[in-house]
Amino acid sequence: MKGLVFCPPIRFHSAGPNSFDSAYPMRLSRYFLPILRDTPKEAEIVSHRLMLRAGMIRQEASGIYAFLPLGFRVLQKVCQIVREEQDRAGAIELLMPTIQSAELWRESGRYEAYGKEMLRIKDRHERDMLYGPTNEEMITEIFRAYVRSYKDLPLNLYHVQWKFRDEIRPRFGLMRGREFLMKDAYSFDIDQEGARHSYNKMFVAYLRTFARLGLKSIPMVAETGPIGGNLSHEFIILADTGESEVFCHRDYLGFEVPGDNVKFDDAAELEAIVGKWTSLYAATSEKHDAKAFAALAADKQVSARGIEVGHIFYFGTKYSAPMKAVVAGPDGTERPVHMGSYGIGPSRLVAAIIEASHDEAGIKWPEAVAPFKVAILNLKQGGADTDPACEQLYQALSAKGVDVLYHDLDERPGAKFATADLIGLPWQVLVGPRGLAEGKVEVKRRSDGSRELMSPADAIERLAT
RNA sequence: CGGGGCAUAGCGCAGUCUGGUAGCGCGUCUGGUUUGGGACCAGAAGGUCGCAGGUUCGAAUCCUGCUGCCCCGACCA
Repeated sequence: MKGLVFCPPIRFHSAGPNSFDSAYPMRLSRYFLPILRDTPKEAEIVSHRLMLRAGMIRQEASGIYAFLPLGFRVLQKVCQIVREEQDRAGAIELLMPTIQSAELWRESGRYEAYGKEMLRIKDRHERDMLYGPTNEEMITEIFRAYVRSYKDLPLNLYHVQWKFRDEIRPRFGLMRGREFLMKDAYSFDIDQEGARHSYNKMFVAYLRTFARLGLKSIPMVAETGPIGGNLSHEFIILADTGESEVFCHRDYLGFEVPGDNVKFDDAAELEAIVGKWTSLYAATSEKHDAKAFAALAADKQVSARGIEVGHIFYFGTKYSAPMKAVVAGPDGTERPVHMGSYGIGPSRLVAAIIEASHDEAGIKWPEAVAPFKVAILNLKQGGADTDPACEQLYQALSAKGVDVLYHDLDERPGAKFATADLIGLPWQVLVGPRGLAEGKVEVKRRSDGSRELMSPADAIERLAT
């Protein structure tokens, strides 16, 4: 806010798994972190409350939010993980526009079908345009413009872009906004069998993505809604404050998530994984079968609340047929491609992660998405011993590539503790005169509140790994 | 879209019934004392009371219209 200390490295995704190793440290005195002490009255659910209080977001209109620096960092980290797992599964990133022409949607028949949820606008020439609620039509248009042969398949294209759905009633902050960020992927295959494999790739990628975000997700049989199709799963995470009622077999909670050695091109291997993850009962209230659920052993029945964080569909030729996205098969005859689409809402995920991980004092970020890994709290700003000790920690951790936020404001210790707990960085290093007198700092873990006294050198060692 | 509610300083609120030109707490700024769980003292800044009309000598307050936002329900990543 008061000028950049240095230019942080621009971080393109797809730079490989270590692309986040570059340090991006910050001193609070130079940062823009508008913490609120009181909860704005409009915020009802905990994630909304905490995001406003922690200075992560600001509402600009009903269901429309600006991401402030702290919130933006989390959003970027979520997107980064989403992208890495999409890339790993063989999807290819591109970027489509937010504004679309109504023409495309008339081709698929959805311009009329979509209803008032679609934000319709006119340009200066009175042409019908719309702010995209999804991109099946557009990706199909792109596909049909270039792809003619089965030899170019399978293909999975994805992008991460803002979407707009004019919800009847936006609520719960980012959880049900009208504008939201979405990763949507679209797969193209020559036949249903290929499409099934593509579907399974995304299924496994989703399991991995949510696990890396620190979430336990459970795939559940789902309604297909306006996207259409007949094969669909919602990925649900359990959280007390979740919007929907869900029912599942307890064993899902202990299932092992596929490792990063999964061979995505091995159809049989993926089919086995997906088979396992769909073998037990799991359904949202819309698809709930009370009898089937009751048949489970009592100690295996989990009835809980959940948040939908991802949704995958196979819908065959629903768009390719009317829009004439056809490819020639080995026999030379043309046929419409089989498609699927696969969505994840990163902006909703930010809220969902908070719903799943917080306490009375504030957020508890999983390390993978924390806006910073470490907070250094100088408990006596201006102290002859605390200032240099903090400075050294800050420099050393930065040099080792640790995202660190140095709380260097002239505030009382209590206020710093409250701020640190609120913004929920995984680690706090408490540097005060009391500890330094014995050559120690205190390392506190936010997730369980545990603390440990150690030398600054040990603290650096501990936090840099 | 139906039902309820709110709109006064950055945030949380009082004042509206009973009209007389705006107040409290937190935050912000200045100076000082403080410093291991949201410190204290002194001083200061900050508001066309959501907007537009109307009634009145006079409107945050009464009347009319509009807008925005929140909550409950049906829809959704």
